[in-house]
Amino acid sequence: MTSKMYVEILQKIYRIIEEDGLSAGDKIPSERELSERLKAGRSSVREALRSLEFLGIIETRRGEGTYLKEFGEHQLIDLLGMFILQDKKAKADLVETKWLIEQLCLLLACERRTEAQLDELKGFIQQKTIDYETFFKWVLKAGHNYLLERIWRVLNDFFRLQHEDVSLPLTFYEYTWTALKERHIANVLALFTEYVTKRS
Amino acid sequence: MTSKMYVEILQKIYRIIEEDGLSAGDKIPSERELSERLKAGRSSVREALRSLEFLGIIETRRGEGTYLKEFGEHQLIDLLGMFILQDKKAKADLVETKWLIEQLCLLLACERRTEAQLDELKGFIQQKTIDYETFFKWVLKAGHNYLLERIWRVLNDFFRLQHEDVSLPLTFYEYTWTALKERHIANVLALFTEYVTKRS
DNA sequence: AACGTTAGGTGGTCAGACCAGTTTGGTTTG
DNA sequence: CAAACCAAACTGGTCTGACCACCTAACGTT
Repeated sequence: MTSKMYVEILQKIYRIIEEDGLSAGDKIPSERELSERLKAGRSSVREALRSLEFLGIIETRRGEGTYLKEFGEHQLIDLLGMFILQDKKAKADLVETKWLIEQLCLLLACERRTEAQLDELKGFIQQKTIDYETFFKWVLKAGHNYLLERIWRVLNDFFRLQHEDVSLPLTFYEYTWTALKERHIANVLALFTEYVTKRS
Repeated sequence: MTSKMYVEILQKIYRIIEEDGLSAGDKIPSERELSERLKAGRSSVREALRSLEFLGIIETRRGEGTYLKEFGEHQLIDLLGMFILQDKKAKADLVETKWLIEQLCLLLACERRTEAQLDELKGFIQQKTIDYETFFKWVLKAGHNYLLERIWRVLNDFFRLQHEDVSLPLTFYEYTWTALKERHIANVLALFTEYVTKRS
């Protein structure tokens, strides 16, 4: 053995996934079976699986088995967040970055929102069930950029660890809704600056 | 034990690194010692270490020990790419997101660049050693947002897996330099759109 | 048919053993 | 004395076998 076993095992596991035609949600062979098929000790197999689990590529359920996860649920960004945000410098930048990303998402949403989505948002506002997170989840969906959505979620999770919940007056959502309807980007951003950025 | 041992071990290892004041290049305690200090089996410790190695946070050298690595050489990307490259939606999002983040960074750099930094950039341009990555590393530094810098690096690593190197005419850097000097945000973004976004 | 019970499978953890490298310090040798 | 040598004591890498906790499904009883 010159190279690392667990790296080879990773490749072999990948091949098995391909050959068996497994896709997201499917169950992959048990640790003991992989151990046999790959002619490796169970501990080596586990070391490989642990890396995959850590990255969110697989999910292990005690007593049940090991399953492939959707790309969408990759914790890639979360993990990076975990290790990146340990940095004190990074924490200081968290708020700013979150705002910047949020403005980016507002921009996308303003371009891409559909009439149906606007109606949905109006519903939230009229029922007064709207809050900052609900609003931005809508924005992210309307923006149609999944990667950006993931990044925002991480930032938001970390933000909540350090800050109180953001509470904005209903008028912010109403005005912004109008600006989104008119596709008036400048107004959308101005409202964000007025209600969010400046208030801190 | 309700939660996963190796996650706890990861946290404890991180604490040890902090308490012992270890930084990049330093040696961390041996697996057997960690096993004792953390009151866990060696295999559990190894599973945790494997995840860290997979992410490129540590480096293990047989016979020598385990060392802390700089964050940045993550072969994480290569291995992960193997599993992700198929997802076309993610691929599309990646390009867009990278551009968006880059525009964000340009915006920050335009606001915050110092005269000294401008001189440095001019040097790169005059020596013709400038390329897309060099340019954006400068932009990120000038933007003074560490978190955004990290996010961009990750996106860029993924991007390079799937695309050719971006090569832009020298004029782009020259014009952008001027716009940055004048703090003319609109021009900076217009140049980016003209030379980068539209070319694809 | 509905309800327990049980046996087998699965991941989670551990201890101990051995292999394969590196480092270290003491011994031998020139 | 210095250089070369070598063995012991590390280090990570791997395997085995043994438990535990948990889930599922099949089996039986009511």
